This record gives sequence, C-alpha cells and structure tokens, in this order.
Amino acid sequence: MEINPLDLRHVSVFKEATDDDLKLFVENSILRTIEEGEFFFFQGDPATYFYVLVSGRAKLLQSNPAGQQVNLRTINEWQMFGALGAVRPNATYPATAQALEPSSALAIKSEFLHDIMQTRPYLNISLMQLMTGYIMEMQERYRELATERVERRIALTVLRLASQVGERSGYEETTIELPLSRQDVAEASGTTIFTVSRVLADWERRGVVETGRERVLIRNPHGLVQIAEGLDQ
Amino acid sequence: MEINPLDLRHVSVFKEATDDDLKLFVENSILRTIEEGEFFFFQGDPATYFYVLVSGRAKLLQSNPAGQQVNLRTINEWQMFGALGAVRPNATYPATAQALEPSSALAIKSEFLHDIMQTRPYLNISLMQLMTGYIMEMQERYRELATERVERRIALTVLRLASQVGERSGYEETTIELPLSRQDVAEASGTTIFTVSRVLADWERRGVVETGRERVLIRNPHGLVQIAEGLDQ
DNA sequence: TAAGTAAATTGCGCCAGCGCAAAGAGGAAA
DNA sequence: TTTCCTCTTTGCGCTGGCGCAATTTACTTA
Repeated sequence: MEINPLDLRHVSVFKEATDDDLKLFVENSILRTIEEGEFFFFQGDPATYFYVLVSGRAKLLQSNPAGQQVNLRTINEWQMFGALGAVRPNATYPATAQALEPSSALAIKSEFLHDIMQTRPYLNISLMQLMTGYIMEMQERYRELATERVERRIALTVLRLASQVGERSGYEETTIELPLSRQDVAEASGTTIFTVSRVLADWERRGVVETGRERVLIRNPHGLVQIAEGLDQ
Repeated sequence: MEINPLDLRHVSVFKEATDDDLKLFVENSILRTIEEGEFFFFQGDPATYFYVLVSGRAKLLQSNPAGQQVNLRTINEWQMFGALGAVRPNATYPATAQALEPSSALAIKSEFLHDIMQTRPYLNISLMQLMTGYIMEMQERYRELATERVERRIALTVLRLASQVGERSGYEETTIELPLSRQDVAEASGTTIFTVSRVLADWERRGVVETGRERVLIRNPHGLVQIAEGLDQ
C-alpha cells in the first residue's frame, strides 16, 4: 500500500505542515499492518516509534498486575498514538495499542519527530493542544469514575465513544451506530460486562438504544444525555 | 513581598530559561496572596492567567454537578498550574485551584506565555514534558480506580502523595510525614472519609503508619508498598 | 482553663454492583 | 444444515464499601 504524503494532513498535528514536511515524515516511516487483536506495541516497551493510524481501528489500554484491563481511548484513522517518546528521552509506552480490526499504521521514529520539532513551531503547538485535550478528558473520566454511579458512567462513556467513533446511520440523523462489544464498553467505563449488559437491556426496554452482538445503536441521543446527567425519571 | 526572578528557576518549565526571560516573566506577573480555603480560580473560569505557586500549598480539584469533589493533584512551591490557557485560545480552567494553607502565587497572563513560547523552544519541550507526566499519572490513576479495591487504592494514593508532598521526618530516614486530612486522602483516592479512617486505623494497628489530626506518618514505607502491590498477608 | 469548633472514629444497616454459572443467541465455517 | 465458537443474557447470592448518626478526640480562641 502506498501512502500519499498529503493524506497526512488529516492528522491534527500535521494540519499546518508544509508539503515537504509531510513527505519527510512519510519517507522516514514504515507501514505496519496487523490483524485484529494483534498489537502495535505493549505497555512498557521502549517508545522508539510513534504511530499514525492509516486504516482500521485500534484501542489504547492499560492493564494492572492482575491482568484486568481498562480502555483509555479508541484510535481512528489519521489519529496519532504513542507519541510520548518524542517528548521524553528513553520513555516507555505507558499503554498498550491493540487493533480492533485489521489495521495499518505508519511507524515513525520518535527521535525524528523530536528533532524536527526543534525547528517547526507549528508541531509544538498542535502537539500541546492534543496533550491538553487528553489531560482534560482523563481528568473528567477520573472524576466520573470517582463520583458517578455505574448507569451514568456507562451513559457518559457511550456518549463519549459515540462522539469519537460513532457513525450516523441511515436516513434518520438521530441514531448513532457503535461497533462496540459489551466488553469494550465495560473496560471503557470501569465496570463489568454483566452490568453493562443489564443496563443496556434496561435502556432498550425504555427505547433509548437498540443493541445487538458487538453493536449499540443510539435511538434517542437526547434520552441518553438525560441519563448521563441524572435528569431521567 | 518581592520575588527574585532567579527563584523562578526552581520551576521545572523555567529550568533552562535565561535570566532575562525570568525577569520578563516576573515583570509581567502580579502576586496574588490568598487565605487557606480560598481559591485561585474556579473550574469553568476563562483561563486568562496561569500561576506559579510561590509559597504555601494548594490543590487542584474537580467537582461534579452534585458538588462531590475529587482531588486531581496537590501543588507545592514552585509548581506551575492552570497553564492550559496558554495552549488553547479561549480555554476555561478544567479544574478549581484551592489553597490548603495561606498561599501566594504569581499570576501571569496566559497570552504572555503563549507569545513568548513561539521563540523559546526550551519552553515548549519542558511544558510538553510536564504534560506527558500528567497524562501518564492520570492514566495510571484512572486504571487504579477502575481495577483496584479501596485498600490498595488508598495505599497507592498515600505513596503518590508522599512522593509529591511528603517530608522525611526526624532522624529516621524511613518515616515520611504527610500533612493530609482523611478528607484529602478520600478525595484523592476516590472513596469516603469513613473508609479512609477505617483503613488507616487498621494500618496503624499493623504498625505501618501513625496517624493524627490532619496528619499521616508513614512508619514503614516498605510495608505500604507491599499493601499497594497486594503482596501483604 | 473552659468553651467552641472541626476532624476523626466507630457501630450499624443496607444495597449497588460484582461475579459465578448456566442457558441462549448470533455468526462463521465446513 | 450442522457444528463450533464467541458474545450476551439472566438468575442468584454475596459482600465491599457507603453513609448515617452518635461519640470522641484534637486544636483554637477567648
């Protein structure tokens, strides 16, 4: 597969890059293609490369010593991930990146980004904007996990995932299709598949969502927001 | 109170700054002094200033609609906080900053940092290092909250706070003094003061800590690490 | 020294949510 | 069509940890 350097402009961090810079990045990259369930890198590996997802979908997860997992975020096409090593010399990845579908990503030496950043102010700014976005999202999710009950947390998680990976489906603009298993939702909201299953079943009874195997369809986004904000019933 | 510009070099982000730059920052700042319990800024305020704590201690917290709080981090002397506005135009603070003791901080226009960053690569790098540090810490804490039981979470929290604010006390290098109320620990570990109180009482019985009013003394750091890692009993 | 206030402790009851186990349902492959 | 596999559902029992309320302890101010 050939990568057109100009496609890299879809990446938020590269939005302001010159054509020449984009070419440089592609020339200094290698394309890695992996199967569903395989890994781009593991938590703890030396962060020698950062990645740009070219096709497919992946997730960033962390696991504790006992092997329990939490999902930190899902990665879509043209999103950058694993870029930490460009900022901290000798860093290791703080999370694991696993493909949710067959996926390809450009792997670029962290060092290369680190070096080129010195002379490209636009890279610094946009990278920092990306980082502050993560910080804000993680702070918010942390607070939710600490203070909200499961149902609201699941609602907040589904809404967040919808804004990140959801696709408006069919004619009705008011429904959002999510290719998510119960397991995915559980790991992203800090609960168990059992609880997710029960909560989704309840929402389905109330007409808020429609569910299937590895699939959630939001029929009534507004209703879901109500639940997320604790305004229902 | 007069601030000596050179003191700003204690700030991690300014470690590599020239003397002239430090002077510039001080000249463009105003010193705000507030009492214990008062606020530097609130979650949601426009992030027009960022701060450098000059004396005292403060905490960053977030509250949910119902008013329940979580502590995101404690701020010690010469730490920077509220710097988000320098990166994102028109940002609002994602958290509230409250003084834990009578405190002073330099308030500097976010815009000023934003502008001066354009021509000072060292600022970009060190700011990014600070940010990646926060991201990693928040990801870790999120995972802990999602997967670990309270006792271990409290242990991890106390250890983290010890590394951030703890002071080795007395002759014995193996004890660490922490000026923390049960409430502080509860808000930082995502639980309640009751549970914290019970857990600390248990640790005290086992000789791991010594507690008092708004005070935790770690007598046996190694034992605490064992608990944090689930290796005890 | 006493009164007043805030923090911490502890007994107690309760329930949200966990997690096992067994059954059911949807896809894929043969 | 059948088999196999994985994902999902649901009943059930259990318990970790929450949170109220009452008390005790520690610090502050007069």
